[in-house]
Amino acid sequence: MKADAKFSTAIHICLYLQYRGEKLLSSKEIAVSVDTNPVVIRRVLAELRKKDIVGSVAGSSGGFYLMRPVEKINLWDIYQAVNDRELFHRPKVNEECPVSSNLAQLVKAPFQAAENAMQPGLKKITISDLYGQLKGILKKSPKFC
Amino acid sequence: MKADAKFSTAIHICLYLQYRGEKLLSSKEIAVSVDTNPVVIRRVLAELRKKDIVGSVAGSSGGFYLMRPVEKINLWDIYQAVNDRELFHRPKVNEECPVSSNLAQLVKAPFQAAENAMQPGLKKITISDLYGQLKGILKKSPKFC
DNA sequence: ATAATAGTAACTTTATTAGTTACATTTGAC
DNA sequence: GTCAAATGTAACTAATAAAGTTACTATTAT
Repeated sequence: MKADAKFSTAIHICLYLQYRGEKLLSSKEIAVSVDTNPVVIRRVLAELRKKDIVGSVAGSSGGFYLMRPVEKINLWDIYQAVNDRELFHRPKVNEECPVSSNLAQLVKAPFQAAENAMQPGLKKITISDLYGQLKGILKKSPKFC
Repeated sequence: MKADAKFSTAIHICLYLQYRGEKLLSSKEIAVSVDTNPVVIRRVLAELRKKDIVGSVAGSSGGFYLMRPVEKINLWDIYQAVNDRELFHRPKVNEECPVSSNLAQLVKAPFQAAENAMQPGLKKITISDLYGQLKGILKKSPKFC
């Protein structure tokens, strides 16, 4: 999954686990909510599991659960869990060209700084915050109540 | 071109225009440096031109040039010029699901804040800064001198 | 006039991503 | 113990997106 979409999907999954509030949810159930298939979901869950954001139980009637209270899961945690790649990727290098061959070195620090700058803002928002807002929206909306 | 790669490429182009220091460079010449073809380069240049970062001259012996002194071209200018899309894209929505159908609204503010947080750091670095560093690197390197 | 360039659209090829299938492993239920 | 249903992956296929190419018009220096 592309990094940008994966971030949204991972937030979706965490929020959905909280929303349903059950002990365990299967990847199949989550997949319905996200409108994709269970394997795609399990692939994202695998990354969240590596960072101990979710846990899983194998076997019949197994599934996934949040490993921490939602107050302790913030968007930066999730961002880091699912973003293996660099935010700004440098394409192929022309070693013959003095500019091209040194570009990666030149932009490394600014790009890193840009990514780090996102940290405080994303750290501030937790799944609990988003869930609180969601409850507020649903209370007003006749659609699902 | 993907947004992440386009940012690097756009920086590359600006830096290369400055490095060559000539009145005009053709998309063909730039393409050699970036190791792609002229049309791809012209597509990136078209976005930089819209924001008055580069200018172009049509006709034989035409080409591209930087419209401002490099001290006045910073990385945030370039980022804005080439990033039409949102940094974190939300995939398709399942309207049946209370979480999915409200997710976009919930993450909009945090995502926007994250993107805005990059601004000061990127604004601080100009093409002049990068060019200065590049000259320092090339002075030490026997490869291109 | 000619040649070389920008600007852009349309097309083709390539690469990436999404989705699917398959299967070993695990485990609760009977 | 057997079965059913789940995770965890790998391998494969289909769909999508991006890169690259071709082709064309408009422009302009020579």
